[in-house]
This record gives sequence, structure tokens and C-alpha cells, in this order.
Amino acid sequence: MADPREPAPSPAASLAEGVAARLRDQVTGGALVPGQRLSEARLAAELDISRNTLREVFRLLTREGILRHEPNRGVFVAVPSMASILDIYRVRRLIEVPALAQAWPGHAAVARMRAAVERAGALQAIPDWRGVGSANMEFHAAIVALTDSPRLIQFFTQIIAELRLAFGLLDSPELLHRPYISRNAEILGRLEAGDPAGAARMLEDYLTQSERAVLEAFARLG
Amino acid sequence: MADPREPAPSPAASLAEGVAARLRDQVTGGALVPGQRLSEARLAAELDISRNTLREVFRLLTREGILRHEPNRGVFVAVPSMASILDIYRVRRLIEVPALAQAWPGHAAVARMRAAVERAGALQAIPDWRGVGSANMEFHAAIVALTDSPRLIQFFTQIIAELRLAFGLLDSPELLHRPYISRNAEILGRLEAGDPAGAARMLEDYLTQSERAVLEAFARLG
DNA sequence: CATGATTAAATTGTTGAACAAAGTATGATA
DNA sequence: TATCATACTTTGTTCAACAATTTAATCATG
Repeated sequence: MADPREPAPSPAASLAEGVAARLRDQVTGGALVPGQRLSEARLAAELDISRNTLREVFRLLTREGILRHEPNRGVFVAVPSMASILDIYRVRRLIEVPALAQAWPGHAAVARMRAAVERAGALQAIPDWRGVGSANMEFHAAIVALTDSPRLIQFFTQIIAELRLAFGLLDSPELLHRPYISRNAEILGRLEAGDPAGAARMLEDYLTQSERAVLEAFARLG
Repeated sequence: MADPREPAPSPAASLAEGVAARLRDQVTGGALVPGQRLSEARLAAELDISRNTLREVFRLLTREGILRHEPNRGVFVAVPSMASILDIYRVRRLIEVPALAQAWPGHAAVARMRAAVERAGALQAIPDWRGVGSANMEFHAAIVALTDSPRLIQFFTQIIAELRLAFGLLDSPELLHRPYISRNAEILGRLEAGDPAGAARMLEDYLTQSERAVLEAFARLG
């Protein structure tokens, strides 16, 4: 495997979806700054697609919450707010904790959780903190995958994208991601030891602490 | 007020969103049958919009789950399955029960709940069972609104649309909606009496029973 | 100088036509 | 009947155009 960061070069069913994925990465990766306006004409030329196709892309990403559409004014990269972060963590608690609590330790998603933990560990050594952040998010996406609920999984994917958008806004990624590598490992260990309820309690602590850290970093921006 | 069924003739920010709302109603209202194919050319002519705009509409509704898009083959009205109904009720339990349990009885959404109950009662007298179903769904949307979480509210709106799509597939709407008018009223009464926890327990029973009824009706179709 | 109204420029919203690519139906042939 | 080549239909995508709206620039006026 060449680069452990890139999850999968999915075949991009249609051009619009492919471009959407590319743009999504650019946004969550920080290449596009929150609040920035995305001119249809300019971006279409830059991406080498037509305006119509780009508009389809905009519709997709707007509904995902990482772009904002103001009628007759244009499309902007969404600007995370304190309120949105609070909302996101609330949703995370509501979904992740029960998902883990009712997990069957033999579920296939447990392997995904373990892979994510190991990837985070490897990227920590480079160090690539943004990569660590991605791996940590993947860990939590895997937790939701434990539910086998397509709707929850898709919804949570959105939530994660929004959260990564907020992360991109903050500096000091090491502080935001480093402490949670071992914490994820502990949660996973407890689950594999056959104690989902205990793992869920640890996860709840994790979320509370992570939320506080993010909010503090956010407050430091003014 | 002329017709208590129509919630609000929203100003339709853009043409695409307006048409999306119209199509959504046609689908959840049963005018478009699940599995039916939506030809771009024909439907665009019928709705008197261009193919490009219709495609934007398709993207919106596909992401909402009420249309399905097969690359190079076309767009179809989504076909509810037993699995999707199970998933939907699981999500409902996960979101609605905690939402109600932690509700503050003075919240503005309580008024929405009461309005929905009263509307259902009125429509029962006509009788308009499809309308009763809509009112019941509005009751539960109001429960989620108790959380003040934009993300949960938007997500739940989707879930409701999908469920109404499934309802449209089933016959005997009276059997599916009638029993729940009084049940909703009881839940509301318990909440207004200052016992959110008790109301939440009643809601849980409600969901279990409703799920069973829907699944049975679904099984009768073969 | 500031301010508000008027005009000009740029951008979005939407359409229609066009064509390549993929899928579907048709029909000839073995 | 089964199979394969062919014609037809539909989707995927682009392009050019124009109306509607917003933004910027201009300018008169207190």
C-alpha cells in the first residue's frame, strides 16, 4: 500500500460525485477556508467541468452541511460556530454511546476500529497530526458502523465531515488529536475484552473531554 | 385558514427547491408509485422546467432517500423494504425517546405537538386518514424539535419522509393511523403534566407497537 | 466630506440545444 | 431457441445564451 492516508480511490460513479468527493477533501483538508466564496465560473474552469455539473456538486455538498448556499448570492464554505460544535457533540453522544454499548465484540466493524487505531499510531510517529485526526474520526465512524444502520452511518458521515471542517479552522492539531490515540485504544481494548457497557462509559468521557478541548481552542480564536 | 392539511406555502427559495418540495409531496402523497421510473425528459416537460434543473431536484431528493439513482439508468421512486422500515424505527427510537425524556414542558415545540394532535382529531372526523397520518408525523417531528438540534431536526425530517413513502405503499391507512391519535394525546398530556420521563416510556411503547403494525401490513403485501 | 440615489458590471438562476456514452430493444442468423 | 450485431432511446455532460438579482462604481447633493 502506497499511502495509508488515502482510504480508497473510489471509482467515482459519476463525474459530479467524483468532483464532490474531491471538493469535500479540499474543504475538510483546509485547502478551502471557511467563509470563502466559491465562484461558479471560476471554480468550474479550475476543475475543468461545466457550470451545470458544478451546481450539482454544490447541491450535494450543501446538503452535507460543509457548504452554505445563499440564494442569488453564491455558495460559501460553511463557517463552524460554537453552536454547531455543541450540536455536533450532542449528536455524537446520542449516536455513538448507544452504538458502542450494544455492540457485539465480534462485529466486522471492530476490525475497522483496530485498523484506525493502528493507523493513528503510525501517523503519530511521522508526525502527521492531520492524518491522526482523520484516523481518529475513522475510529468513531467504525463505532457507528457497529449498528449496521445505513441511515445512522450516512448521517454520521456528514457529522464527521462537518467536525473536520471545524478542526481545520483550529490550530494546534497535535493538542487536539494526540491525547485521543491511546484513549481510543483503551476503548477498543475494553470492547474486545467483552465489556461494551464499560467501553461506552469510557467513550462518553472521551466525548465530554474532546468537546471541551475543541470549544476551548475555538474560544481562543475570538 | 382554508385547508388545515397544507402546512405552509413556503416561498420556494429557488425553482429547484420549490419543485423538490412539490415532487416530495407527490411521492409521499402516493401520486408517484415506489419503483416507478422518472424519465428526465418526460418529467421535465410535465413540470415545465429544464432537464438541468430537474437533475438538481433529483440530486436533492436522492440524498433524502425518497428517490434512488442508478447511474446511466435513471432515477426511480425508492422502494421501501422490510429492512428499511426496521432501520427507520430503530432511528426513531434512538432519537425520539431521549428527545422527549429530556424535554422542558414549557418548550415552544409543545404547542406544535398540541396543534398536531388537534389537527389529527379534526381530520379523523372527515375522515381523512392520510391527513391523520401527516398530522401524526408532525407530532413526532415536534418531539424532535424539543431538542433544538438543527442536525437532528433535519435528519428526522428525512426519516419521516421515507416512512411516509412506506405508508403510501400500504393499504388500510385507518388501521395504521387511527389508534395513535389518542396515544399521542396521552403522551402529550403526560408531558404537560410535568413527567417527561413517563411520557418517554409511553412513546417507547408507541413505537414498538407502531413498528409491529407497519411490519405486519408490509408482510401482507408479499 | 459624507451620503444616498442611479447606473453599470458581475454573478447567479434557468433554459435549450447538442453530442458522447451507456443501456435497451430489435431482428437476423446459426 | 440462443446469440450477436445493429439501431434506438435515455442519461451524462457541455456550451452558449439570457433574465433576474446582487455588488460595485459613479455621481449628484446636502
